[in-house]
Amino acid sequence: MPTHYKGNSEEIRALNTYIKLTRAADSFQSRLNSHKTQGELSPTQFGVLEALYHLGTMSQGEISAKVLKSSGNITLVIDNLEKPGLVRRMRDEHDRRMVQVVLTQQGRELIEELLPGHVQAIAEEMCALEPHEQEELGRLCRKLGTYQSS
Amino acid sequence: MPTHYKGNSEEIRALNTYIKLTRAADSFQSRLNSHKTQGELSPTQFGVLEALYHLGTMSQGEISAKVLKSSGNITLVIDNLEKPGLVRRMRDEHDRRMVQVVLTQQGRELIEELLPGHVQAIAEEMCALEPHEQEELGRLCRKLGTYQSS
DNA sequence: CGATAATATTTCAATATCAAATGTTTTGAT
DNA sequence: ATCAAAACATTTGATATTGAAATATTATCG
Repeated sequence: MPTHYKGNSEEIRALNTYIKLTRAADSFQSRLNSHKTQGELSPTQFGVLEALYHLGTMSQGEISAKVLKSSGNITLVIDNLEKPGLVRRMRDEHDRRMVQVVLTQQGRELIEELLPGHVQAIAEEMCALEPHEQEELGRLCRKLGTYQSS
Repeated sequence: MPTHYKGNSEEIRALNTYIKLTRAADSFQSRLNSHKTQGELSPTQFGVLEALYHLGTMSQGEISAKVLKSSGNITLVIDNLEKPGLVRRMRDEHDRRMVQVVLTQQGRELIEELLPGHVQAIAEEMCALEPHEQEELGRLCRKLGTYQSS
């Protein structure tokens, strides 16, 4: 389903690539969600818990940068993770502007319980591509994702 | 920034590809938004207007499928496009369950005004990749995006 | 013909999301 | 040392988003 836009060939190529990239990411995410491997957690909550699990205690600002969401959003997400006791807020001793967020034992157990199924679901959906295609897709995405224009 | 997950090599490859794909799509979208080429429109509103412009009048269900959002969401988005008179709802005569959404003259003029700058911004950000890389990324995304598992 | 199934939209509750404004705390320049 | 600027988190207000349940219409089939 290519674009109908009438522009020069460079624009048309870029637009078609953009559309396919967006649709691939969206549909992959939606297929992944249908596996129900994230328990009661929202995608962002899951991402935050996963980041804390793999990278250890972080400030909210670091979490924000890691999961690519606004700081205001992270405040709310941490609120909602704190309620059921999955994480705990701790004011930083050395720099009292910051709040360090630590994974509780409950949070750790939950993410350890969910992660294997989640990774397996990703692997299943990624079967659409051969191993070398996955590598190439990753390389191109990485190149595109880290580009700094202007 | 590879994963720290300890799984088999197939899982690790899939997970890394997934992370890169997601981050590329997210960061591309956020860079694109910073160009402010969508006027007052939210990304979804823009997408709906664009779809109506290129594909013509559609029912809400068709729009939902086209822009990959839930039907409940589309109801709200159409509400918000109808308020400033960019689209108009028309109950389908032959099947009164459906609502056809038509682009108004105002909506058409708005999207025609915004589209060139938007496409140009996409082309600029896509410069991170060589033409043949864009083609390859598009091919892989398409293959992944249309995959039916299970 | 009429009950039931299928389809389309809407409503609802909960969370997500951002940008802008606000309040603390820290840093850096003089 | 002081004070302006920067950095960080939170709040606020608006819209987006989803999934599930409710509603309305149409299609199917015994």
